[in-house]
Amino acid sequence: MVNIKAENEIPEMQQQIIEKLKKILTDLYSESGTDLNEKEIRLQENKNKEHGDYASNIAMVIAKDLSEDPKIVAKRISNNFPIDDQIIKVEVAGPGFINFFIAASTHGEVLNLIDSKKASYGRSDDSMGKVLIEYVSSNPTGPLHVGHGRGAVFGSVLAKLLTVVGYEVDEEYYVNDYGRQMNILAVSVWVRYLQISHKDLAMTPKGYQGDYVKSIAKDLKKEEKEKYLLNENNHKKIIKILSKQEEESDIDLLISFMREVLNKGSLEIRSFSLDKMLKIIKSDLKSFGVEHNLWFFESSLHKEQKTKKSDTDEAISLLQSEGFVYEEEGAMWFKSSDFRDDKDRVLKRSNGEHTYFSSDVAYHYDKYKRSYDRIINVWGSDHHGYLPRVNAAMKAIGMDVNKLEVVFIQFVNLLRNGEKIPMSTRSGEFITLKELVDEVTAEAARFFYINRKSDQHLDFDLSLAKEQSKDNPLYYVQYAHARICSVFKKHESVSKDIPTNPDTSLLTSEKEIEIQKLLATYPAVLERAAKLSEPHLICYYLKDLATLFHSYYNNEKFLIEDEKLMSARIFLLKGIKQVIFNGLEILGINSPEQM
RNA sequence: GCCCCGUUAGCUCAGCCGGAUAGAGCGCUGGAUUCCUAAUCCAGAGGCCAUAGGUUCAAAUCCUGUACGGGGCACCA
Repeated sequence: MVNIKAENEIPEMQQQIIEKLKKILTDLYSESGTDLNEKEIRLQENKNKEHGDYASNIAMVIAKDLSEDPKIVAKRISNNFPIDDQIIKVEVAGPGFINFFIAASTHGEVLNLIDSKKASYGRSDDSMGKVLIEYVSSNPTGPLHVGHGRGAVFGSVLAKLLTVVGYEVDEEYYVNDYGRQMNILAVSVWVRYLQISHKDLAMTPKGYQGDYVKSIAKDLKKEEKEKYLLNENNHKKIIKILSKQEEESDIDLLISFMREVLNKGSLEIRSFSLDKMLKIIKSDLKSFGVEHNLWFFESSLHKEQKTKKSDTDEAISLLQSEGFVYEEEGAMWFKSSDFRDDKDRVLKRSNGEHTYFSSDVAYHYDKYKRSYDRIINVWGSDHHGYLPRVNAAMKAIGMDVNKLEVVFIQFVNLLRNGEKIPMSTRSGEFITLKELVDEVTAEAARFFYINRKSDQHLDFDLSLAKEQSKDNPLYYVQYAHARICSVFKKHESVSKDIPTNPDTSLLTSEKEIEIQKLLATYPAVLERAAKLSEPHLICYYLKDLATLFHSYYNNEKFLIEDEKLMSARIFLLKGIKQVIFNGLEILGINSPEQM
């Protein structure tokens, strides 16, 4: 028996060849003492047409065990290989490849398949299970900037891709609404709010500087009027506090002051700010084509109920009961170094506050409890040092770490005219995602982002993307679609229907065969992209397909006298159009009918 | 110091589940439009796939070392 990968991504013709090879090998060599079980037969598609359509390397793989010349083994196998109407020639070449030549007329099967499956061509009927993709999850302390855009597109495209190959997908945004950063946002909003009535007030340099803070403050003023203004005495006090904001920690004085004079009011401002911020983020994401169906709040992990501890404390207890928690210098530590982390990590600080990490232990535990088959985190690559401790915690409480996959998204360098634009969230010097989308359109931005492997640095040249010129490969792909639509319009105008069942065996030119073969690999491309979490493969596939089409277009005329041939060609175009459409749909990009 | 990621054409990058001559776009040179959209196509020039070893019938692809570049190593989030 020979081990065969019975994956549905293998097209039927290849499957057939593999089956036949398998039988021949069993017939010839099962008595030879060679363990054929370990050998896997794989067919590669040949780049060079002179080598036929497919090739197998099996002879070279088993030759050593047989202590025979691979060429002789290959010859023996090929001599035994049955030739028929579809597989018209088998030959041995090079160091021992067995090349298979397929009848030109058989490539058209894929066109009928596409025509019958339409938008679902490439989709899998398999049920792959449930997957959670957590992505973006940017702190709600400012609008999304161009760096977040990359993770946003990646996550949303991966979500769509996994859906297409058969997963049930949840898309989640984890909202860090619990820590100190939220207080800094609240206090920044408050100061801006006070400034509206008191021009003499300075903004703290340690707060968030962006204009969005002013706009939230304005909304606060509009909705709550004078509610959070100060009396004269407190006004003097705050001026004093604001006058010395030098150390990073000085803003904490401001935060405690706010809490002191406003009491509940400070919480109200905080939740007001959070609310506004999330609205902004959601709307930015939406106009970028990104929509999460789940929003998970960090604060929910810290809610205590009468009968039960908070989820965070619960998670810590779990670690404790497994014996991986200890106290030192007043802090509570997790012994993550027992699980291949560099050092132990603090769960609860000596001041009694939980760390972000402790939330994350609880958060990930929660993800596991929701029983997903795959849990995917899309993180900025600056967090890669963070993974070992999360893994450690999950291992410590007995979770299956293999279920958790983390994809790291490398940084985006924003360039304008080749010059790097410096960015910093706190100082307010950043280009927001919204600004980017307004400049270059959501679609162009999406394609630009996803066109690159995620673990690679991306130089996003604004001036280039703005040009909307031929340099942008998106237009190249879309143009192919539009061109086909245009041909169809012309075709219809001489009152002809698009054929449904033409004779595809007429499509035997080099280009036509090449296109049909490429169309046939589309499902495999999706499957591979999904398996590796590499959606950029779809971009490259679509560019390849568009290239072939444009070349074909310039080479051959479609609307011709010979009606049979014309029908076949139109049918081929129909297949190309459908696959471009399907692929772009996964990327969240429109397929225009005209450009 | 430790840990990730990278190094492929002049530039920006694909390819990396090992396979036969290493690809694309841009740029450069030269061509194609009475004809379905020239946002297109065709041809040409351009490569010791960073480097040194190893594994293999076969290495850009897998393993190890080195150099160079980017990032990360908090009782921050």
